[in-house]
Amino acid sequence: MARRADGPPPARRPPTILDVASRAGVSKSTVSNVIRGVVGVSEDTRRKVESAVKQLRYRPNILARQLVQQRTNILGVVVGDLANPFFAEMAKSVERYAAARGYTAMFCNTEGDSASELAGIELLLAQRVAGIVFLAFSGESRAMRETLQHHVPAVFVSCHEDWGDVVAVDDDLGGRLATQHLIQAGHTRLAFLSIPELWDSSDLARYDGCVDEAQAAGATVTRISWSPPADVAEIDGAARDLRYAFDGPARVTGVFASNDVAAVDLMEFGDRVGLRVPADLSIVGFDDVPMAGLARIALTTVAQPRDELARRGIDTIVERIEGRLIGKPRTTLVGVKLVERSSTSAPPADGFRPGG
Amino acid sequence: MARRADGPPPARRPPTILDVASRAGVSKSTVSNVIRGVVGVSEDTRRKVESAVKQLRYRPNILARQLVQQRTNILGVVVGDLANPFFAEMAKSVERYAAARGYTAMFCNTEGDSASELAGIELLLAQRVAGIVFLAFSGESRAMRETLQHHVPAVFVSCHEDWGDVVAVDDDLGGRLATQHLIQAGHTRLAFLSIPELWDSSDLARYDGCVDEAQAAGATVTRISWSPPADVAEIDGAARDLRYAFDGPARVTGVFASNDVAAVDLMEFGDRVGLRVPADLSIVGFDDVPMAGLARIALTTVAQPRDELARRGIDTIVERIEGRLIGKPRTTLVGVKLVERSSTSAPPADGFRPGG
DNA sequence: ATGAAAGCGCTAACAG
DNA sequence: CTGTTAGCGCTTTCAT
Repeated sequence: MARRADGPPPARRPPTILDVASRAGVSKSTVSNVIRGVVGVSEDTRRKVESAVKQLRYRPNILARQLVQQRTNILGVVVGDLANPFFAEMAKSVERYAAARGYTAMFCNTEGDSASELAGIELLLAQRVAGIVFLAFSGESRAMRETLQHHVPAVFVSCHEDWGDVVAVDDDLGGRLATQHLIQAGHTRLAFLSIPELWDSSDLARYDGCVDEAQAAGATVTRISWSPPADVAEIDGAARDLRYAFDGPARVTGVFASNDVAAVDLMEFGDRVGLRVPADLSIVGFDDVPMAGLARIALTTVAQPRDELARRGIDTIVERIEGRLIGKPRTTLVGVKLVERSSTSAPPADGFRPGG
Repeated sequence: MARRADGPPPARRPPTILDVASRAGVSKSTVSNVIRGVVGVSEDTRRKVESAVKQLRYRPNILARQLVQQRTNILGVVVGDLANPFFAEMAKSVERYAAARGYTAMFCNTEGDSASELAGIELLLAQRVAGIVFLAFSGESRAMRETLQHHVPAVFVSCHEDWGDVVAVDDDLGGRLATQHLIQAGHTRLAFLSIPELWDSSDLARYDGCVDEAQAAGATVTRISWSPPADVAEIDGAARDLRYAFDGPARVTGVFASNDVAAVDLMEFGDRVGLRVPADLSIVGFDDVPMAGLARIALTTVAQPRDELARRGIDTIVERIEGRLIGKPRTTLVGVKLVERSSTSAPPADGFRPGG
């Protein structure tokens, strides 16, 4: 069927600003002004342009805009492990808040591997992201730090680095809360469990808080580094069967896991080897992922306000990008609280044999 | 007039191809040729250029390249819900395979809401993505379909649309497998459970498979649509307390949930209201998310080969983008299999009261 | 084998 | 208030 002679062009290629300009009978700058909403365009021309835009179904070419402005509206987001519910939830929130501020999130999953972290950041930088949100940072590369510092603003959410803005919980306090809970329940032989792939500065702070609190109460803290679902782990620096930590008269009866995934994995380990939780072993996690609230898991854990972290993180980096925040890195701390469920109780009576 | 006609680079802003050219004493075309690895550059000049690149730490400006080439190397990925472990795992795999093919993934979380799905796709299109991978698609907008069809290739992974390439499992078969399992265990009053926010064409196929199989065996299928953790649900079209379905002489004893998240939520519901799984109620899920394998969950489910889906999905769209695959949409089906765990058993004896 | 030149579509001074 | 003009940094013919 024939079209009207003066109808929209057959639209082989998308219309450019020039098409709109000639259609509206103005110059392309005027079209640009209308599109960007700058003040000082007569109501009359504005209408003409808008009508032309509509008729041609014109949409500005972001690529061209980005090239001339020398920056994108893309935010790079470095995620430790998307399969970890904590990161998945954070990623969701971050994307939502970024969108609300007019930015698009581009994720980059590092799997805790600092080589792919580096590669991912290179990619982000190559895409000319306006800023980078670290949801996890191994912090291994000094060269990267220098590169980043000169290129784009960075915000560390739920992790810590001294050369960028930080939005996080008080991890040390979280560690203390978890430890206090275990101690108050009567435990004296504790362990701190972490997963090497996810280890970062936050874990360290949680560990420190745990140790401080334990020492103040005369309790011991065994350090366990474990990659589930392996049978072996590094226990106080030595590779051993993980069961070793929970066996014998000096066995640990209370574990503070530096994140819920580790905690749930340990629970699973207990289920498999016949360690009852909490009868034989009390476990406290960190993060409060949705799964922790399931009746069958019922993990006592330290809750991070994920949504608030994401919102403040985005607020911070957007302010930094748009120049409203200048000067030294800013640290924003948000609250943590202990959520008591059923993975913790008093330790078994002395001499009691696990699984008995 | 050239911006920096000659002299050393002012070093404030990143070096351009012109800086490299003058440093190496060649033209910018030559630099471009070296960078893109085109054949027919003398070994000598190549070395000179490469050395200049290294000295200046030059890195091509992707934005400029994209502008002239009229396309990016960004792949848009539409995700139903990142907080759903199935999508999180898929997102991870998709990102990895995309990176392996030289593409960067840009995710867009829809929360099952077709308005934000539309908004997300607009954003993706505005970023001039080279293609879109749908990990979920509500498929509500006809206008969108037309827009997309003319703009970028699309591949539907683990979901179905007839106007783009599809890489998915045989959902109908999956539904049959789950249903057969329940029937063989002795169940005759079944239910199909889905979550309205996640409902899509895959769910429909799973439902059809379930109904077909049930009818062949003379079993009934109650249809339940539930938004956890609500107390009410839509049961065979009527809003009722969810417990209603599992109560009385005609109660359902076996549920096929169209995804594991729904299955686990139902399990949780059962735990809260005193319905024992599998004694009172057998549950089969779909997806086989990592959580399903936990001893405390032990969900019998239909496993999707996530990694294979992701790999083939990326393969397909990359071939489409790069012009090696042309013509009508292609459908690739990959296998499913039932994973038996402990959420299913024979139904309770007739007259047996749930929770008794 | 290399260089010159013409844009890609847009923004941002600066004139008028 | 609107138009003119000069690029953003790169790829890509087309000459040489």
